[in-house]
Amino acid sequence: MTDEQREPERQEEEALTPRQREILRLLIQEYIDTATPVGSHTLRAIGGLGVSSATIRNELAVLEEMGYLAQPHTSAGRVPTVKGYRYFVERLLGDVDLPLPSKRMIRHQFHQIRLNLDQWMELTAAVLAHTTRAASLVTAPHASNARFRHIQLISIRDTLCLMILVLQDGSIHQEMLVTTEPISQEALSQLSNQFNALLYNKTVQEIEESSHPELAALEGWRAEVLRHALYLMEQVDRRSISEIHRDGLINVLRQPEFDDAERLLHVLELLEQRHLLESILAKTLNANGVQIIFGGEGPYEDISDVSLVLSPYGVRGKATGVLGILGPMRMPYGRAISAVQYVAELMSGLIREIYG
Amino acid sequence: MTDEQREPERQEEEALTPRQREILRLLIQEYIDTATPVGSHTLRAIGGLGVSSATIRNELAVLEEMGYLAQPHTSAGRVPTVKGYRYFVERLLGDVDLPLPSKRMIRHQFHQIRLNLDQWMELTAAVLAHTTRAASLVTAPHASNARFRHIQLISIRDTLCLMILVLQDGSIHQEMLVTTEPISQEALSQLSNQFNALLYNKTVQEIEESSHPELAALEGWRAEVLRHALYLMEQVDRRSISEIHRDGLINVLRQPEFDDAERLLHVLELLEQRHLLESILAKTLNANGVQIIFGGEGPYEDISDVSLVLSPYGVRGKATGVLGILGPMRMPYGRAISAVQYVAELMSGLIREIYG
DNA sequence: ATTAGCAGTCAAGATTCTTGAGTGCTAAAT
DNA sequence: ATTTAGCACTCAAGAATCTTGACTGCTAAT
Repeated sequence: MTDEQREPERQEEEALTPRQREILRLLIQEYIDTATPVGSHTLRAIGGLGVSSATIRNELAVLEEMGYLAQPHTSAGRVPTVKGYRYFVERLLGDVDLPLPSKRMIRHQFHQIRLNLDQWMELTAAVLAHTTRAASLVTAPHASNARFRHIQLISIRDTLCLMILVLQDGSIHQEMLVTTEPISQEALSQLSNQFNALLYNKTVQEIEESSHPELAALEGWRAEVLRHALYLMEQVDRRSISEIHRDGLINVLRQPEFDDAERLLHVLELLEQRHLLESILAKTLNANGVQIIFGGEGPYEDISDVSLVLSPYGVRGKATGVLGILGPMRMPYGRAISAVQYVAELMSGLIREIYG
Repeated sequence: MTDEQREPERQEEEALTPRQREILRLLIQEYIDTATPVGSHTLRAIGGLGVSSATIRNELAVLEEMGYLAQPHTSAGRVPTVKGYRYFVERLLGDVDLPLPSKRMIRHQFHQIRLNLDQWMELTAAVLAHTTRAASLVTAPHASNARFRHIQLISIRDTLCLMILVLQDGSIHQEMLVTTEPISQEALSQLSNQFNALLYNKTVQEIEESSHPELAALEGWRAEVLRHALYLMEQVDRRSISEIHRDGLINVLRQPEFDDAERLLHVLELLEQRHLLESILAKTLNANGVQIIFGGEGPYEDISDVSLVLSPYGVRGKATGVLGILGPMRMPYGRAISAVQYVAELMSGLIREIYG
């Protein structure tokens, strides 16, 4: 879509030597652990690469030249750039899998809980936040095309009724309706039943196109109810992302890179703004597998210093959602990716069980 | 209840002279505006009290002696203590009323919106946060004794059904039920209807005591459904505070008193912990009118530097909730109190309209 | 009782010093 | 052609010191 993916063939850029890759790998790992710039000495002390610090220095200079590393200032060690992180994640990380005990613990928690969607979301957010020590984001499963499942009209007062609309993806929507004339509960129930019979499993479009005689014949408040229900369904269709559940914010904000109140607030603002977050999550919704978004580049300029590990979940076409984490760019990607992947699989399984 | 309210008659503590009260009032107002300790000079410059700074100094010393003021350090101006704030709010603030334009704006926003409980909560939170420039807290209206209104069982799959339970206070609760044998939608609908007829407007207790023959005769999955519904209602009864809606966190965290990442995180943690917040809000639920809670004293030791302005709303016995704000202790109390009061009245009106 | 005046205090900001981790470069060694 | 040891150089961060100015409390005069 964007031409970012395919820049004018910079393929020629010399590949890294095995030693350079190893140095890059060690450096990033160390930096992720310690949060301090890593120098040639430390690197020599850590690792199995049997060369002197001077050699490492030379290699570091090359890696910096190529844009994988940066120096905060002349007399400091090196720090990975976004390009460095990306290379690390894509080429150096290898296949990671969540440790078995963690998996077991997660599974266990999921089996404990009562079958309640909201509680699920919360649990998922909590589990993700806990296992990755980052902030988690989870959206509820959601069908791209709302299909009617059930409507219920409940009289609250003579001219006021509560409309409860259940869709195929299991989401429940409610709204109060005011009528000009008093309506009895019997009339409401009757209309509910009529709708339940006529609209079952239909999308907004299908309902509008079908122009069923019984529907066309509706008048007054009955027509009004139908209009409202359709309007609600349209609204649901429009929002590709439903409510976002979060957890573990503090995990991220405690990281040393945010010891400055300024930056801390910046991240916080980011998470409070639904807009930005929604648009990011929406992109992942149609992706395959785990996606990693690094802040600070291209379209994500304003979310510097953080990155997101996201994955879609659910059953394509039935009910899908996005879940993942947001953490400092200096993040244990291995664990993060495997955790997100695992939880996404689990959730997909549950969704399949229910809606499959 | 606690004996805090009635300490061993310290009434004898000399009352403040009018000048002292005026000085205290001016100082607190100035401090609220500027967030810097206020000295005798500034105080002289501001106010209509026609005395020299030296005199003011003497009075300040007295006020400090009595515990209304404190000095961050010897060569700084004075800052109000909690006792000072309390005196200010209770005795010096006078009757405050929200400016008419603000009232009109708020009313306007409330009339714009569609009749949807969740949206109401969000709007209320947003309005409060906006008019007070603090963080807002709003709980959904909630009856202290859950009364059954409507149940709906919807088949999801042969052995899985969705139970939707609507209570008299308008709250909707959902849960999935797994059955051992496959159940048809007809059977589910039939049971729903049966329950709707039998349980209407009853509390858990009433249902359990009535021991209606039709209910006692239920067996297998039907009994299971009833058990689940009652369990859900019990759970609702147990939680006196439903979900808490928040908004405007950033408003508070931007205040100069939180320019330190340490304190900032402390407040944030406070708001993330549901427990503490819930217990505080629950206390207000049964209070009359606006309550002000100052952090740092007695039971609120760990919430230093912030205070809350809270008010219950709703119809006693039918559906009640709590709304209010949390801000720095250095808060424009006049505006805050009047805004909370006004919004609480508005909400009560709406609730009355619906459930009255 | 109030006020002017003065000596004293102390946080906060500016300035300087010190330290040490880390670099780049060069020349010798492999 | 690499690699390595060694050395001079750099610079952020922390400690130490100085300066400033907004306060106070006290005393003596009004």
